[in-house]
Amino acid sequence: MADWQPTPVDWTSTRGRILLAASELFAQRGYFGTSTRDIAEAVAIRQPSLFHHFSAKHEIFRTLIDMDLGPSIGRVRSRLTEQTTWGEKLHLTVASDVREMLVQPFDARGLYQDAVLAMSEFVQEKRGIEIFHDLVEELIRSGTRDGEFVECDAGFVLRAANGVLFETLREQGGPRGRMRVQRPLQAADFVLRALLVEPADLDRIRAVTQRRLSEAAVPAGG
Amino acid sequence: MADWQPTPVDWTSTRGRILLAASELFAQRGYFGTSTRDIAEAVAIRQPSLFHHFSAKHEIFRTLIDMDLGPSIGRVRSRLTEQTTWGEKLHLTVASDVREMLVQPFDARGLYQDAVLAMSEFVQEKRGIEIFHDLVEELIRSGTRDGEFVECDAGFVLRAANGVLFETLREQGGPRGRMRVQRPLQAADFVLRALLVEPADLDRIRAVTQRRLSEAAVPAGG
DNA sequence: GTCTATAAAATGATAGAC
DNA sequence: GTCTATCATTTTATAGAC
Repeated sequence: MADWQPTPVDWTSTRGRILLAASELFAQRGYFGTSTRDIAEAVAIRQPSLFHHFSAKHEIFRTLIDMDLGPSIGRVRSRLTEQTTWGEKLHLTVASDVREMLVQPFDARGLYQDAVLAMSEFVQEKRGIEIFHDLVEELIRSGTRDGEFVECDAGFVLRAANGVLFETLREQGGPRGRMRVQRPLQAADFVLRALLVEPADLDRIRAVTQRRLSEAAVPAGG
Repeated sequence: MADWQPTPVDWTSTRGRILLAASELFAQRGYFGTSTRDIAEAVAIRQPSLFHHFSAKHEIFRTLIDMDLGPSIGRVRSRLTEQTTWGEKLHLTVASDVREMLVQPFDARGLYQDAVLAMSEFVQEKRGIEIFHDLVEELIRSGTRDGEFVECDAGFVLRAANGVLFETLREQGGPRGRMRVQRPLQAADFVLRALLVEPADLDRIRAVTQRRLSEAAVPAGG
């Protein structure tokens, strides 16, 4: 995990429909608040039939997290290799993370809950989140070192940026909500304004992000 | 609800110890992930004895939310009546919210989960949260109107600020974590830097907040 | 105010027919 | 690949003794 591209899912297959329905239920009622019967009902199969596609309830959850986290890590990694300013990297990272979460077919809002990730089944996923955090923290620290970002506690800023990202998603109501197209840029603007030594640079940075975002899908591999 | 000061709790009584233990378990494992047996065990009584103190599991949760939310609403209301700049009001609001959550004896991290609040038992609490949001949104909108804050979507900024607040608390590990004293100011700085038209004002604003925070408990009633 | 005993329902998962 | 039937466990909550 932590990097590889998950095998694409056929969202019309039973397996795909289970993932889709489960992600929505997890987002609405949480992992513990969603029973395997609820999921089965949403897919219109019987509860035991679920276990033909996933060996356990937690395997559904794991699959969803990995599908969301893998590409995210890939995107930051990709940003770190580019010849751009730190401000551009961070702005594009935040904006494309928000956008991906809004355009992907499943709902990722219920996935990053400490209470759930605390279970032993998810050590691997916790490690993946840690990797993602380390990469973004490195990005922030570099920006500060080179005088682009204000002096700050990178660990704290990482958390703050994460909070902005998730609340943005929460407010949107997930992929089902009518996507407000400006949200990815607004979220990135908020974080960058809080960090930039030269707030005047923001307009230029936003223009760069806007262009890159419109280049189809912002390929993760470069 | 929505405003009144909850009756003070004796944290050494059985009822108080139930609230304390439950808040920690809710924070660690979530509402649905915590059973009444878990709570009883932490308090060293038998599970049915809980129901002598609270008529249902959700009443424990309700009590905790109300204890946290009521004072929060009181504080913002109080800020709105003061003769200070909008920047000062917002900075102090964020900082004292973070600080209160870090110094109060119970752990509020597990309380504001959409998945839990979606239950019909908590309509009243959802309403309280709405009131709090409306007040903060009004504060932000006023700051923008008077040219102190940048042009923005107040609803979005409210969410972003909220995200910063909760991630700060999450990172701290709740009241049990060794409080990093600078966190309340860091969180408020982050939000204000993202909003201020004149970032240079931040130092002065921070000084004001610092003074008010050190005036004992920042009385909510004035 | 706490206990034991227990009800009543829901949960994740398995066995085996079709 | 889906079904019925069912198990073992855990859940919230109640009854009633002390």
